[in-house]
Amino acid sequence: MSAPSIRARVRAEMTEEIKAIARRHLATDGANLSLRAVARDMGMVSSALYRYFASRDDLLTALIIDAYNALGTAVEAADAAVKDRANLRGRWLAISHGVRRWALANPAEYALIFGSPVPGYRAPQDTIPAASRTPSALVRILADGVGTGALADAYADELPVPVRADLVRVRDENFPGGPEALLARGTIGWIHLFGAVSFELFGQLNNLIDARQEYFDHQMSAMADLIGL
Amino acid sequence: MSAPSIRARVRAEMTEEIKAIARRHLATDGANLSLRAVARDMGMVSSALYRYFASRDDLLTALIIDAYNALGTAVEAADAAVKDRANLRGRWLAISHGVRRWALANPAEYALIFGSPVPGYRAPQDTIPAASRTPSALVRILADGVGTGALADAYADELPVPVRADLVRVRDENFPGGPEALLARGTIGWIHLFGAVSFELFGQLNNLIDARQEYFDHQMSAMADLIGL
DNA sequence: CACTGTCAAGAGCAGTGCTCTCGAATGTGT
DNA sequence: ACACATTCGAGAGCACTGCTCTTGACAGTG
Repeated sequence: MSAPSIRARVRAEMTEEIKAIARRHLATDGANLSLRAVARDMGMVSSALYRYFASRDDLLTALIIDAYNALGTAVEAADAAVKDRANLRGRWLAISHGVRRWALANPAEYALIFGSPVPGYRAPQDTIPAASRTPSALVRILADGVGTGALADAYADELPVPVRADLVRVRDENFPGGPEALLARGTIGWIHLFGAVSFELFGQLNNLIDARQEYFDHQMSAMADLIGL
Repeated sequence: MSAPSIRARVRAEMTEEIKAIARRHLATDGANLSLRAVARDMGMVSSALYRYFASRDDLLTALIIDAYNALGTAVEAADAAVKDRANLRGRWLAISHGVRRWALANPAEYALIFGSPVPGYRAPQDTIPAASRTPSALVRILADGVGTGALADAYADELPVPVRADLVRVRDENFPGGPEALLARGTIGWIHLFGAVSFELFGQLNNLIDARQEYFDHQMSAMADLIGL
């Protein structure tokens, strides 16, 4: 058991190689991934793929989890690169640009997780931990700001009762002791971040904005102001 | 020519019926629309459909244009329903909720135009006029505010040079005489509007926010504050 | 009446996801 | 070391897809 049996190892390698090839196909052909084409590139027959993934959806799920994790890693690295941990605004901008940079470098994988959901596909619960890495990084900024008292101005917003109820629940799970009003501002920034990246990536900015990076930075600065960073 | 020849009329009716059935399939099966299934529902054979649409992409393009127009109509109706034309904030909220309402009622069509782009598909220029109806309605709010001087506070923002250049171009085409800084705030609201709707519709709010409408209204109010409405 | 353009149907091609069966290779327990 | 069990890849096959091409029937016009 210590050596996970040669078979298990070669199986893991095969699984990784299938995902790698599938990712390549994803980048060129978009979301309509062809199992047969992947199998062809692997030099085997399509039915053999089913030894590794029970269905095409299973392969997609694996790719989705990998994508969430890759994004999460990029985000955490961008955050960690800001030396002055008290520079909350700098960390927010670093994470924002980190998300955008990853999305531009991996547009197909971004579309996979933030684009329109695949029709029959139902995302399993397995994706949740990987998916929550990015929001967690953002919450950490807020939490640090609460710790130092730097964000105290944002505590007093009035919130509609049902919104407050939702945020209290979210707060208790992810941000114990944090003020809901601050969390409300944070989620607005969070949504705008991905809204802006999606808008750019999905072509909604075509023929409108050319200075993409500067425009993005401008938006994220406005969100930083709104949050109070 | 006055009577467009019975043939042309029945052809137009057929085209509309095909689109209607395709829309129905879109709602249940998502974006991977099957020509054969549509043909089956029409009681004819798949090849016959090619008399009306040169390809599946052509059918999708027609549906996309229809969707943009349907959204545009909904938005314009929502705006027009606000009697007090000087109530800019009310018009902004009316349009926002109009977009969300239309999206929730027609999720597949919304995904078609604002979701991840279909891989091989390249949107033709024909979609542009229909697509710009919603942004135009938003710009009209700003223009009305400029006319009455109600938005003068938002004129003085500093903008990065390339962003200002882009916005000057957009301004000259759609908003003659409007201040770029105001346009900058408006686009932020515009992007956030669709970012919020996409987030909700594409399932990113699952297990997080239950009070969807109140939460949406809260966001749009925050954007109204940001724009200065 | 004849001609021309339009239409639906059918066969067929290359591709898809997926299932099942069948040898062969590999691992494990005795 | 032998026998059993498991795993694997290949192949055939099913039902489906978008799309093309040909064929025969029909309608509108000169």
